[in-house]
Amino acid sequence: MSTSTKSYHHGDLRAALIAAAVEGLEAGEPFSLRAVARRAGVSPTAPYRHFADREALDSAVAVEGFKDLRADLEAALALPTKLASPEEVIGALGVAYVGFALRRPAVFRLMFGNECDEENSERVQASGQLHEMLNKAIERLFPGAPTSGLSIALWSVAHGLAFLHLDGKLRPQSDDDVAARVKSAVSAIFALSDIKPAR
Amino acid sequence: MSTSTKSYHHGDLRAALIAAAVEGLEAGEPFSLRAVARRAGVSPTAPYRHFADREALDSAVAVEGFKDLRADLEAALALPTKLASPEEVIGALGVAYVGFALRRPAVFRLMFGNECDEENSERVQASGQLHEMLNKAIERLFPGAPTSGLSIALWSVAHGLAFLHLDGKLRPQSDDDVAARVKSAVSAIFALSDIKPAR
DNA sequence: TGTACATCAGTGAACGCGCGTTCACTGATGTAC
DNA sequence: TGTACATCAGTGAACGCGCGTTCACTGATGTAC
Repeated sequence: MSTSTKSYHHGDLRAALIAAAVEGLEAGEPFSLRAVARRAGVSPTAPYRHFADREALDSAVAVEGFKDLRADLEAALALPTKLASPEEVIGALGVAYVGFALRRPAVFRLMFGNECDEENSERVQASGQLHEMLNKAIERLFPGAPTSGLSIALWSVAHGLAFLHLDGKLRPQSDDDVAARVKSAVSAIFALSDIKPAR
Repeated sequence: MSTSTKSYHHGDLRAALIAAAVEGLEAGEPFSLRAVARRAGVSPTAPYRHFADREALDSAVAVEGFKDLRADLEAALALPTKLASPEEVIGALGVAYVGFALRRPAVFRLMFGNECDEENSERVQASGQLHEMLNKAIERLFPGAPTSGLSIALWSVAHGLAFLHLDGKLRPQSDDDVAARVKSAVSAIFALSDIKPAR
């Protein structure tokens, strides 16, 4: 993933550090400034030229992750174009969301499992953009209906499924099983108000 | 929280350590063997008399947390007794679940945000019992219906709401607002299949 | 086009920190006679 | 009831580790003349 010409002055060390951080996370290594620098082939203090401190690098990686996740979700939305029911669209979104989490667990954890440093506006903004994107998608599926509660609820389903799987609180599964599970959760929810309650 | 008589030999250091760990977590301190021992007023190596290693203490704390969470949920189930609709019952469960997470964030994170060590059977079992309890509750609410997908879906909603709030991915809220939000998410889901979809 | 110099990206040694864990130990407890 | 002794819970010094961050530095780059 060496993107730039290998001149002495690195070229784009900032980007290279973020890339190295992502690589490291995906390789299951613990996240630290020093480890990232090591992986980027650079001295432990070089990152300080580009990031104020460890937290700043951490945030930059999270922002990158949010960008990727949004791209995945946009792609899932783009696929079925016309003849998909809301349930199918939401199912596809959910599968994409959980898929991202399972494919890149450490990045996902870094993006979320983390008391958010409200200070870093870029990071807050990135998660805000994700939220907005979801809102828009739900609004498009249910025009005219009040959707703010709904979109939070559906985001939560996907988010909860992602973390429950990630943390092994649901039986471990093959990837296809997970997709099936997500779809089944979505359809259970869509069917909810048709079920006859007890008594 | 010193439970036992303060004889020299501690009496029940094991329990005291778990209690100290919970206290420390709730005070926002980072979790470490040494910190827990310090808080319990005991040498850094004393815990090794009762726990094989750091991981074992960690798991014991998680097990304790699962017990507490289950108790909270049982209490929420017990309250409305008869004349509550499924939506109300599920809303109450959700509020209890998210409330636990927000009241004791660090414990909640320790219980969940964590690749589960499959080895520790006590811990796996504790989360399994939680899952089962939720299954039973949903089955009772919707007898005869196929509920396995539904109970996962509803657990996910609560779990996702909990973490999204915990991680500041939804606007910060007063406690009451959170309860309202949980209820609104639940009712949005209950209303889902009544909404007319686009096109 | 060639030299002088300011800039600035990356270096490497060093710091102090808290951590998990080991080890040989000490001293209170409780049991056998 | 009293003594001898094994057990075992807690001690405290010590280890090696990786971490984040500082500091004075070096050497490549690019600009001014």
